[in-house]
Amino acid sequence: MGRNNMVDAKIYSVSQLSKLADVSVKTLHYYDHKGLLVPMRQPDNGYRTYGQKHLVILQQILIYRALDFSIEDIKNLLNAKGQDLHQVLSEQRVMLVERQQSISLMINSIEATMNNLQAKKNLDIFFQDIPKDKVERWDAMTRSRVGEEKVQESVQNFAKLSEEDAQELQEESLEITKAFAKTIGQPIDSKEVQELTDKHYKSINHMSSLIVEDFTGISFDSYIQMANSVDMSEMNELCEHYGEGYAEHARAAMIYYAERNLKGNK
Amino acid sequence: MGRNNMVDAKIYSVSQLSKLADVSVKTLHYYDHKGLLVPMRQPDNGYRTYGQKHLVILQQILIYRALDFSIEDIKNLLNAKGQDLHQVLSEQRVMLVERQQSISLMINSIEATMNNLQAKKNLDIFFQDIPKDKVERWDAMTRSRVGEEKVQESVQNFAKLSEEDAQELQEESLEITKAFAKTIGQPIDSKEVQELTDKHYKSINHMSSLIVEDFTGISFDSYIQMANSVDMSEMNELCEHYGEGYAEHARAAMIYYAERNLKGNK
DNA sequence: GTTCAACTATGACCTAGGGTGAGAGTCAAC
DNA sequence: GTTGACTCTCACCCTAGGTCATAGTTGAAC
Repeated sequence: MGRNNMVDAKIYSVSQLSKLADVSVKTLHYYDHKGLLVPMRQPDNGYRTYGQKHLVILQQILIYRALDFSIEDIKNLLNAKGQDLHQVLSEQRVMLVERQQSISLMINSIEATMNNLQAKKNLDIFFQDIPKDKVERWDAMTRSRVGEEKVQESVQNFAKLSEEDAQELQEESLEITKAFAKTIGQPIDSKEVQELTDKHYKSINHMSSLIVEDFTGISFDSYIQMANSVDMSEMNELCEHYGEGYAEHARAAMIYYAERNLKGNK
Repeated sequence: MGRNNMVDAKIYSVSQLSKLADVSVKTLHYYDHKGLLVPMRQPDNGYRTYGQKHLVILQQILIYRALDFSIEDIKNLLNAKGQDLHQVLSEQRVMLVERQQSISLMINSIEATMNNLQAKKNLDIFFQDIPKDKVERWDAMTRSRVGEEKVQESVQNFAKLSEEDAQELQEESLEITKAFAKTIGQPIDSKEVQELTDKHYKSINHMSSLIVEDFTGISFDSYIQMANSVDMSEMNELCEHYGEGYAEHARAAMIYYAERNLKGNK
């Protein structure tokens, strides 16, 4: 072992104080350098020597440092008394409250970003079998037609889906869509078309129930609206990917279905 | 005026981009230096040249910077995709939440310190005409007798007083105390003594009403307890400052008063 | 052509709170 | 006398840039 321990005398060397207060030696040097905690010196070798008084000041410094005061501020605080101290603390409090608010904003912003990311992933899963350029055109057109706010709302909802759910829904939907594409040309009141439309209706309900809490079912009006939007310009292009005339066929089948089965819903 | 404006070409000089994105020129130099946003260079003079692509990246950088990411982290983020990005954002969110919690602790700590400060000021006002050494002895003894927790509780209450209130209360109390000191030796059931005791009771009620919300009045039991504590060792010494035998005289007068006027209170 | 204002570049040094390492001196124990 | 623990000072490194100095370039006005 090294040095004398100086058991009784309440005098500390740099390393002793360092261990006692859990501060690095370099930090003590630094505080000395900055005039924040200037120790005595041994005349013979120039070693730093701290007394009980220094320990108390150091504790104070550490408290202020934990409160995020700068070295310069701490120096003033240690000299300040009464009125002054109250003033400084009050200002510091205001600063901290402001920081807290700005961090709140950051957290909100990060959460929004994460939501967007998740929604984008889910959308990618949804449209995985449609060429990217078509999806991008559809995306741009939709954004400009319904406005960013509405899009953001949908995005937030879409982000609620887990990737597994998204995958499952996509498969379900793709299956129905492909089967439906084969019925293009058949009369919309045929048993096969209406059965597929029923599957489609139930599939959309399933998806909605995963997104909206306390979902009770898609109403007549909503389904009619969806039917019409299928044949609108940007959606139309996506649908036609599965077959010529898909959009119009689907619109007609959906409206027929709604008139027969959803009248009076909600 | 300075340079060519290059109206059509979507190419920016350092200062143009600087103004456009509200970033200092030096920051752009720095981002170049750090490899975060490396512009093209004009071959003839070595001037930095930014394109539309750089502007987009810069916006990204600024968003991340606002979210308190470090330059190194931002560099990784700009390269990261999907899973990675989600991971990093999530970690950053955790960091921010932790920071927020630690700031909460700091704010609590500052508020406690400010309270202590205010309480100390009020106590100084209260005991302004009593020698400091006596007050200090009383303080130390009380702390060791009733324990730090109880003392802290009282301190928190005391801090609720404004300095003006404290000053007013001190004057009121001092007046009564001095008048009361003159009655030492008189019978405790004399009219003068009991009138002063009544004033004292009302004064204490006044003070309590300033500290405790919905204060309804000091009960018989409380007042008896106060009377007895006046004659206890550490309080005794403070009282004797105003005259020999003060404590015992006050105790007796208070108990007599309570028996006569406060029986059945609360 | 000259001069001026505006712009550009690089480099050096500064911040707070130290970290890390070099090189040298000091102390006590074996 | 060697070892290990400790000390000192000096000097360079980090972040995210800010500030200042010096010098080169450009375009416009005179």
